[in-house]
Amino acid sequence: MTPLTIGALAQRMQCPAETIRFYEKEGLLPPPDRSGGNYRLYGPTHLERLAFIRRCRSLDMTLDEIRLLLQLRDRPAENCLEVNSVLDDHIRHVADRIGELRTLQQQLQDLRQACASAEPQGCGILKELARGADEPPPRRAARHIHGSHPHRTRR
Amino acid sequence: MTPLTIGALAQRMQCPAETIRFYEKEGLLPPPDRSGGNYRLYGPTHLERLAFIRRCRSLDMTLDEIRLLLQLRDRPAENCLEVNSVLDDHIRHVADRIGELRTLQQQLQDLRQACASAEPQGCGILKELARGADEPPPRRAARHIHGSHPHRTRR
DNA sequence: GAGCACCTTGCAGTTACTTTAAGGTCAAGA
DNA sequence: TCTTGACCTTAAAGTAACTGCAAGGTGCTC
Repeated sequence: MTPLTIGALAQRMQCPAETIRFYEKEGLLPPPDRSGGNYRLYGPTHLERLAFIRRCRSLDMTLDEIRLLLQLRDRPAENCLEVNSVLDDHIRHVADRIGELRTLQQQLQDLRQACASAEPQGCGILKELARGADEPPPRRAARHIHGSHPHRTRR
Repeated sequence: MTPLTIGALAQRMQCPAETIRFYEKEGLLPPPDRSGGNYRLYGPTHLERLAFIRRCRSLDMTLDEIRLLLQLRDRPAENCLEVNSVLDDHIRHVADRIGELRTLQQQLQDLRQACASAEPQGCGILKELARGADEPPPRRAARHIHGSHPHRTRR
């Protein structure tokens, strides 16, 4: 159980080192001890906390939700009811988003029907997309769950 | 068909004026004529183009995808095959994302079972989330479709 | 001419990171 | 011993698609 440098922890957790530093800056991970050469040195406590965070992130929780769970976890009197409420909220968000995406899927498939391949007088899809200049498309409801695309980074 | 100011167009399209300026800056809408007092003045061409963009956005396409469709639309030789390919890609992204969210939903519901309400020796959910410090959670596949939460703005 | 709604520009903030730049540390090889 | 290379450090900027704000100009009514 010799302490790990950030790279070793990163490799072990399959999590970029930059992300670990980022969590520290965000206050999700406490600042670890430093080596003589000012390297971060992590012990099992950090490892477990990082695992918790990554598990929550893999469940698509926001950092705010995770922060809240960590606070509840750090409190001596652990409050199950609050934990349950965070999780129930999140489950609802995911269910809502699935419903929205299913509606969207249907719309896209309908739209796809508008053009078989090479139409004689202009693409039916483009025509369909241009319709409704007078009736604007319905605004999607304000929600806690975002769209369909990830943050892309420059190649 | 008297030209519209940005506010009038915004109201008609149910789209914030700031967003219209943003689309112009992004090159999705061409710069409109200006009034004597330097106000933007929009005609039916702009209205229709904005409708196209908003329709695509309501289908959760990225601005890059929309940019591409607009280019195809602006070309005299409209290429249905390319349009179809953009749309097919997007449909795939949405289907993928739905699949992921369903898996996620199942995991969250399983997790929720771990704590009924007030557990005697510590919340079962927190314990479950802390598991797997040695086996890191599976990285979600790199994808074109992002997570569950929208960009939140300050209250 | 005062008030008010609307317009202008530019820039900072949002999420959860990722990338870059410019430099310091450490272990191994020549 | 020196140097090469992998690894570490920080701070700052970039990502998507906007939203919000500040400081000021315009246009219309009372």
